[in-house]
Amino acid sequence: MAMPAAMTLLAWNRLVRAADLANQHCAGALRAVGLPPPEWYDVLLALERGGAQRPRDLQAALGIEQYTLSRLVDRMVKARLVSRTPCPADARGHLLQLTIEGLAMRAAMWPIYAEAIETALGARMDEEDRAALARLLAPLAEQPRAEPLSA
Amino acid sequence: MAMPAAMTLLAWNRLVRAADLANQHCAGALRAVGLPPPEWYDVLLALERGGAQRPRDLQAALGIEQYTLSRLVDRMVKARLVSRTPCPADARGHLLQLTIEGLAMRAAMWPIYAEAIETALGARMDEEDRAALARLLAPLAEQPRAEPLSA
DNA sequence: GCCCTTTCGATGCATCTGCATGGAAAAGCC
DNA sequence: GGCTTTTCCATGCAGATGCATCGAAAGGGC
Repeated sequence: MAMPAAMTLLAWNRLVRAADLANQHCAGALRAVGLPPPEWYDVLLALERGGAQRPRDLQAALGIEQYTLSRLVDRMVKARLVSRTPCPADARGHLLQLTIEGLAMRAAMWPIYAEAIETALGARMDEEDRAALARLLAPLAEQPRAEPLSA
Repeated sequence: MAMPAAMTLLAWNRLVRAADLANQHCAGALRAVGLPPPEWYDVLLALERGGAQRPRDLQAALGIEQYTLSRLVDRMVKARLVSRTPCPADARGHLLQLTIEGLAMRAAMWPIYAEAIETALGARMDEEDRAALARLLAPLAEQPRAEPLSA
């Protein structure tokens, strides 16, 4: 396998660093006003958009580990933002349902989160560059397909 | 503050996801062959390039939290990859020095790490796009300057 | 010199994460 | 039906992280 070109390494370093800085900025903004971290937002949004759903589906949608979601949901249930209700179709699982408080929390988080994203990303590049960035990152943001078998 | 444009959100989502996937890929590749995680590599490389240095300087160079580095170094010292020696100029601190094993470890990690980067990034976009990506990410990969005071 | 403030680095504690595993229900097979 | 395999989700345990704080040394003013 070829070693990475210099430009690949530069892009790599910047990618990791940019994402990390931006993430920290957002997490910090939410924390600073006493709101839960971004991953809670993702769950709340997914449940609001997709309706009540099973952990397995939510996990796939969010792209996180099974045990990560399991415990994340634990905390959110404890915080009354999400409820677990029995799943009629499969007694192993259950449905995750947004509570009223969860709905309100999503709404409360959005302005803060949005402003943080705008500060970290939107305000630092023009529309053309944002579009170019989104386009370039598209292939990297997908799950890698399985390696095609070589003959 | 303006809410983010749709393109900002798309770029944001892809940025976070792309960095996360790529990171996982690299960490997994190293772990799969029994090597330490990428952040160890960063420390080893910084010490190799910059020579023995103090935690404070290393921390700034790596852009991580003070306590994160403190404990990371703890583990690496325990693994004999790094040694702490008294600092002649400042008795509060000490110098972090790469050991022979640390040097060897950096060399051992590089092929694996490099191949992972190549797979995750280099092989998925052409040279032109890599350059464009690096350019677009440049402003995001810098520490945000302090907000200029408004009049 | 002395005192006060700042910087350096480590650490107690609570929380979070990753890995491996567990138990229970469902699906497939005969 | 009965049996094995697979899927679903939780959890014990060890390790990592974040936050606040601490002790020690350095720096600054006098």
